[in-house]
Amino acid sequence: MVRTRFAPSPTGYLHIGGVRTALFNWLFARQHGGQFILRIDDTDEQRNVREALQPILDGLRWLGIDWDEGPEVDGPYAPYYQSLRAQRYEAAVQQLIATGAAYWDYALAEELQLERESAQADQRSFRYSRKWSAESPSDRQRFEAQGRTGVVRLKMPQSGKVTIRDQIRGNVEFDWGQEQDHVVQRADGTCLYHLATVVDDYDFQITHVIRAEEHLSNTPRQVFIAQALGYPVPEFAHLPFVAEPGSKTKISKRKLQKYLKHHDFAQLMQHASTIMQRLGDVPDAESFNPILVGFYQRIGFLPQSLLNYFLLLGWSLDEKTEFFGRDEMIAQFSLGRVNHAPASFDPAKLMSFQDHYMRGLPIKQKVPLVLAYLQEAGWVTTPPACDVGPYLLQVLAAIGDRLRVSGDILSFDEFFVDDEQLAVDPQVVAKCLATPESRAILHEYQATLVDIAPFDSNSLEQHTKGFLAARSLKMGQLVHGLRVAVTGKAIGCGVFETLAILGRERCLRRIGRLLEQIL
RNA sequence: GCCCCCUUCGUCUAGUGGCCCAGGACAUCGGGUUCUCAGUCCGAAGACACGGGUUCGACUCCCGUAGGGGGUACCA
Repeated sequence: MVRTRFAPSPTGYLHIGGVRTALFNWLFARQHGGQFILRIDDTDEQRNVREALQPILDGLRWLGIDWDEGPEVDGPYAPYYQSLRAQRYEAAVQQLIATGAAYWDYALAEELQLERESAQADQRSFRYSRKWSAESPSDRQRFEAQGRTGVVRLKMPQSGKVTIRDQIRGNVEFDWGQEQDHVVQRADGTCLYHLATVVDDYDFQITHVIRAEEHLSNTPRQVFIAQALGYPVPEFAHLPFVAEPGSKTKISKRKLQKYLKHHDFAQLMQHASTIMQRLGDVPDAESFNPILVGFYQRIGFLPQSLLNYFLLLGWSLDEKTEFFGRDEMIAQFSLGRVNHAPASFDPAKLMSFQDHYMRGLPIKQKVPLVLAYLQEAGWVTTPPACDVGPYLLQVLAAIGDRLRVSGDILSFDEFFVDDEQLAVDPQVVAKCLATPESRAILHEYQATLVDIAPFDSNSLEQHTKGFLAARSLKMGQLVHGLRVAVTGKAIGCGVFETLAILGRERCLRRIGRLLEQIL
């Protein structure tokens, strides 16, 4: 039975590197009919775990990455929080000491520092001399009488080699002699990550440890701990990093400001800010950023777009397949085809997946997505009136591919605000209705709108063509002024569709109002 | 310093010795189409880090160099 896990720290954010790791673990488990476990690495107890965990759980759920065991679902090995498992770690430390795989150590920080510096000076790798290690209880008493406090260190082998079998990188060899006697238990009695992770992976029966490459160098000590404790060593797979845009450095949530200088990043951010402004929401600069999943959720990305993009960040099936639905991903994924080199995050490419999936989404399914934004903006009541559904269907049909994320609906205010409240761009008016002729054409055209029946896109187009032909005018001489009159903007949906949706009364009022203003 | 990992178009990648004067996608740039925009169609430009081997033949194998990244914590 395959069991994989994702072990986030409750930081309050789910960032894209983490999601990619979670996704690969999840895919691997699902593909093998196994289980995917969520474990919370909350050894840093300062923060409010519950609160900081919620965005992470929400993000994973939104993406459809479901877990079989972990927070909110529990499971046979609960609790799944490291902070609640201290006793298990303590027992493991005792076992390590009992079998001679670890020892109490009383070195002072400055004593260690001296050894480290002298190693540096000799250009050899540092290894602790074990000079202050306690062999017996009486040694411990002696050191403690000197006022020293003890930690527990691993008694690592000093020679020989260890081979880590990695499903992505093959065999990786390390010299035991290079390894440190790492601390596994602090002076205050708490345990360190390497010990905790090994114990947890064993207790939770994890078979495949799929994690980021940064842990590869740490694997020997974890193998040592597992073996010393008599645990089977799991399979490992170390994923390449998700790197910064335009760089190979591991992406970090601490450098948000720096990424905003990246062109495509800035553009996405701009797009998102526009939506947030229309919602009247001022997002927190720290948490509203394209490296965090919540960002995409907030502005109306489709989970499928993110999933597909992350899948291809370090993995590919072949030379041409790009689009994978959930089931296809699960069926096709393989650790063997994971890339070895870091993959840098490209917001523009992510956006192109979003375009693709949004374009493919049936209009009916877009209705509830955009409705949520319209209600939040206060343009549609909650609950919506019964004619809103059909109306939105019409509007969305007219908008077509112009809707890239659900929040973009807010840039089509012309369909939702009252005639008096419609914002009209004066620059566009100045440009499109600059000449008396252009105003005269619009005025004349307005009068003809009264007779058109039915007032639909087709009739409007036919009528307009006739109107223009009779006067030897071209389409361009009318439409731009017409569009700004009814929408307030220079760009938008097809003008006849727009007129039809708005209906005769609103069109006449808006055109009349604008002509009054500028004449 | 020491150890480990990595290196194909700007980006994600295909490529497991001849099918590759390197294929696809995104982005870019031209052009067609449309009432604007979005879209769509057609086209262009663009890469094997470098140096040595091995071989009839190397992007592919070996060695080295350079560059990038990670680890080396009483962080995770």
